[in-house]
Amino acid sequence: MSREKLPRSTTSYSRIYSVVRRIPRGRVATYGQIAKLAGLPGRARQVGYALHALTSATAVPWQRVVNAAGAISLPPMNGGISQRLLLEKEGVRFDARGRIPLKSFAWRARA
DNA sequence: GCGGTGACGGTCG
DNA sequence: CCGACCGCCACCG
Repeated sequence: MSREKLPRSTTSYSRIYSVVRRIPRGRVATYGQIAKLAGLPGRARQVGYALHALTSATAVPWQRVVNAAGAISLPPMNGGISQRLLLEKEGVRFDARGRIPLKSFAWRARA
């Protein structure tokens, strides 16, 4: 069979999107968590890149991905506000410091 | 082809 | 708990 000489980047992006699509409504996951589940441990940044490449109309619930502190990494003026509104509409709450209590809203994926 | 950049995260003080 | 640093690596000029 032909050796899959596909661009690794494209493959990684697909895997990342697949994992993000699994996040249930009303729950959030961290970049690191997504990276790990996508088979890219320690490469949280790449998850950020993959999601940034998305930006427009897609079936990927990108708003459900936040950083390890439970905060939105996206700059407020550049989508951060939208992300928060989308999450609040799903029932996700933010504390006074603008952070999501991961204790309550973190998605606990099953390997 | 090289170097700076960045939707991150673990560690340290 | 918080800020500063460093490691990570694909993307872009």
